[in-house]
Amino acid sequence: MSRYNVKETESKWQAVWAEQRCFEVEEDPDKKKYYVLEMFPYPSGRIHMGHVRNYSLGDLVARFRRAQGYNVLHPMGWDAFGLPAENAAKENNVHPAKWTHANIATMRDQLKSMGLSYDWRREIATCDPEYYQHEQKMFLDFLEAGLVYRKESWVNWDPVENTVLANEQVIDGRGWRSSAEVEKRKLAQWFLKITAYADELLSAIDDLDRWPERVRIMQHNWIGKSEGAKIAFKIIDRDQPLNVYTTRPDTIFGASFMAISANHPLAQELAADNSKLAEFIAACNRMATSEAAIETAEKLGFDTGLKCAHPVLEGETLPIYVANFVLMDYGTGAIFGCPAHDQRDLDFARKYGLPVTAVVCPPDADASSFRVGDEAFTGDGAIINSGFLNGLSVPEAKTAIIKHFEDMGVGEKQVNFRLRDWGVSRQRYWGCPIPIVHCKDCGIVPVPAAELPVVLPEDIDINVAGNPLDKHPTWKHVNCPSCAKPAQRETDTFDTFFESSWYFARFCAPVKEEAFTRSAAEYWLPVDQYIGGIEHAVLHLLYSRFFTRALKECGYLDLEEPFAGLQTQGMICHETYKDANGKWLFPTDVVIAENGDLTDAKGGVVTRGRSEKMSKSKRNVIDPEEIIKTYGADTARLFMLSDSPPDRDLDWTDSGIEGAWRYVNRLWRLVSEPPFARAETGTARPDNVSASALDLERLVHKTVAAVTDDLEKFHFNKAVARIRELSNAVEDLKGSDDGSAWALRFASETIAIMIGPLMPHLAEEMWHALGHTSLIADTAWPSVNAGMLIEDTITIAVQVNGKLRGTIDVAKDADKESVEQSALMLDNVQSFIEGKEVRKVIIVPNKIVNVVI
RNA sequence: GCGGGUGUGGCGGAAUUGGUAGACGCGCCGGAUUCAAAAUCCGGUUUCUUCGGAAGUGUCGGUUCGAGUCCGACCACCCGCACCA
Repeated sequence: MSRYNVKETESKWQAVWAEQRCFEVEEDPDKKKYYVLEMFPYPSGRIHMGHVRNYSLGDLVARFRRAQGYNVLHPMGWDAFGLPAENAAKENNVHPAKWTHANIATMRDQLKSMGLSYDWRREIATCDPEYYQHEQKMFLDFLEAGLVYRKESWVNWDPVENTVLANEQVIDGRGWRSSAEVEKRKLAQWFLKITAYADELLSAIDDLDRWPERVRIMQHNWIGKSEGAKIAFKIIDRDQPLNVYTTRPDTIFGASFMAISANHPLAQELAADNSKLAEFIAACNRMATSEAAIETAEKLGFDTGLKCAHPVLEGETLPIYVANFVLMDYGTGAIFGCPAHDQRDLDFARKYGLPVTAVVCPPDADASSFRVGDEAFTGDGAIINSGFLNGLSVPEAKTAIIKHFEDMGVGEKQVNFRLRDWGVSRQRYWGCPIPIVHCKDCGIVPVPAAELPVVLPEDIDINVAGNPLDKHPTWKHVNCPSCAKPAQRETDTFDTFFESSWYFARFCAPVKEEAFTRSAAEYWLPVDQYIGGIEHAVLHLLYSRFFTRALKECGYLDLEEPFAGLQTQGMICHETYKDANGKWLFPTDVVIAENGDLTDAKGGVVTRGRSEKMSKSKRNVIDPEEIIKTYGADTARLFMLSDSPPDRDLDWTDSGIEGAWRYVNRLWRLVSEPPFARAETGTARPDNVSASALDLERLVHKTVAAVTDDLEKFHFNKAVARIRELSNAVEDLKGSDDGSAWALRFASETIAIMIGPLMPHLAEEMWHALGHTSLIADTAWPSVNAGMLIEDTITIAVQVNGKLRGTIDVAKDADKESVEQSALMLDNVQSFIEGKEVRKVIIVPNKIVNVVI
């Protein structure tokens, strides 16, 4: 038996594709374009199964669309800046650049062994100055367009390492390396005005109809639009008013206190000569770092002694508290508290003995007796206890009171967003330098475009505390571009989301002189199909959407949305094991006894955990390279595509990969093994074909129609099932030489073409074995003869009272009388209706008969 | 707490507008081949059954000739956000 020789075959076809430059593309106005993009990887060292799944999905789409005649752009590159390189540098004493480039080399080879249809000429690495110089220019353009500003902002500061920590590096309020308690520090940082596009980014979500609903909702919530009012409260004996934001101005008559954030300027000011308040503020800031604390946190407040005048109740005053539940980041950092209609305000009021006055009466309650207990009433109802608002509904009262505030000149309608501006400064070495010079005399001076790129210095000491760029002996010392006096470079680098916010455009034309050629970008963009992990559902996708708009504003592009279609993929999971001490074990170290008992090598008790996302720490990782070496890329790809729909989690199993491998060999035997009564290459369809051959021919057309539809809809698991059905039918027929030779060839060739996007190497090998000298990669997707899809006879179900009692074969579109007759004649139907009256017979043409008794 | 998703055999999963539930695969069982094993091939595989059938898509109820699919009320698990005023 000829076993499929994976290694030789796969590398052979990879070489052919490369040599014939099958996947190198150019803009071609005469062809319909299709841009397929998988989220580019961070070069962490080696590819993992998540990559294999991602790129198998993308390659399938790319090859399928190519076969359909599209001009397909399918590029690959590296998201190469980032913290892991710096960590590796510290641990292994290797320069981040060297580490990154070595990883890229390894991973590129691994990807190439998968036989992916990339145009490798377009490969980019974001750590290359040829790449990042363009984003430095973009930043300067954004600055000029007013989309960039600088302001003081809080960062996580590790006092032991003397460095800024990313949020992910803060674990339970402590630095992940030093375990030191993290402090909040204020640093001047650069921000991109994403909030300027908040409304547009929100409303445009409606048009992203090829995005998963889930992602759209997440983006929607992240932007978090709310409508309310801004109201200025007069502070007694002070000139400056206290501005609050509220979505419930209708409850103003129920206000009983004011609360401001611990970081509110007023609180800071008062703390200057009130040590108890300062202490309280410090306690609030400590608590904010721990998420668990927030969940259970008690409402705490500190009475400042100041009071506000009630804006509509003459003579009433409202005490001002500093409260731990008011966020400086949202609204104005100050609120008025209406305890009856907000749960937090109610908790707070009960704790500090503040009045609780209901001003909205629930529809089913009595206005004179309604009182709020432990639960605030947040629904709609009639306004009460509110002077001129009484009797109005909540929405009516909102409109009325806002009008009133406007007339008084103390308030107005306001829209608020949860979305914050994007802070892009990172106090890191391994990132793109921010092209700014700080001059004592001139202030902030952009680096002139002619002097770009600002290149990272190579000779750094990665082990210094703090930012190595800042500690570099010479790099930051330059002359001011404006006045030529000694000045200093900005030593912060960009957030790495900066690079991934425009790489899709760079792929369209990665030329030296500019970020991308405008005509090329406008030909290829938007990306028709973007594929990647759900973990990027918010930030990366939102930043890219913003960036594209910002690029438009600066004249780079005429485009708003970068990704027309999006697919998110599920995680790769694998079984987990723990020993008696709760330590994770490698599955290979677990011994399974015949009775199913699990032990480790030393006979200790082992428990099987649930299937979890593959991760090094859980010791349940399978290395794709091993799998590809043993079974080949096609087998791995088939396994990834077979059973689970792409957006669901996929369980890795040994038997699953074995099953895929079996099918690869089965397909190979289909074309390689005699006896096979198959017609010669190029044989025309004979006029007379046998009945079984005609059935097979019909099945081929049916399968092509179904598979095409499945592939277009991302139902890859169903497409695989269809192809398997067809190949099973071919196997059933292949021994019988009854004039089906042509149909067998037709079916085999069609299978070879259809598996092209799924198992490209095997497809070429089959095609070749079938006597072709051309490539599947250049072969058009099969077309469907619609006439072949119409069946002459149809099997329809016969029910009695809705229960299946048999089936009948009738001619397509047979008249109702004859269908009813043959249905009623069924023995099994007869036995059920015998002696009973047939009340009704329901006939749905070509589908079902239901006899009602 | 708010928002979203998912519940179908031992497992992954299929089932056009309501119209033959369990496609395809994994696993398992039986058989063939083999000195033996691997590989391969053939057959079976929702459950119960008095072998006539009966029950069955998380639970309870409803609409319908007919419900996995539609409606109402719940339950469980998963994901996202979370003191957002």
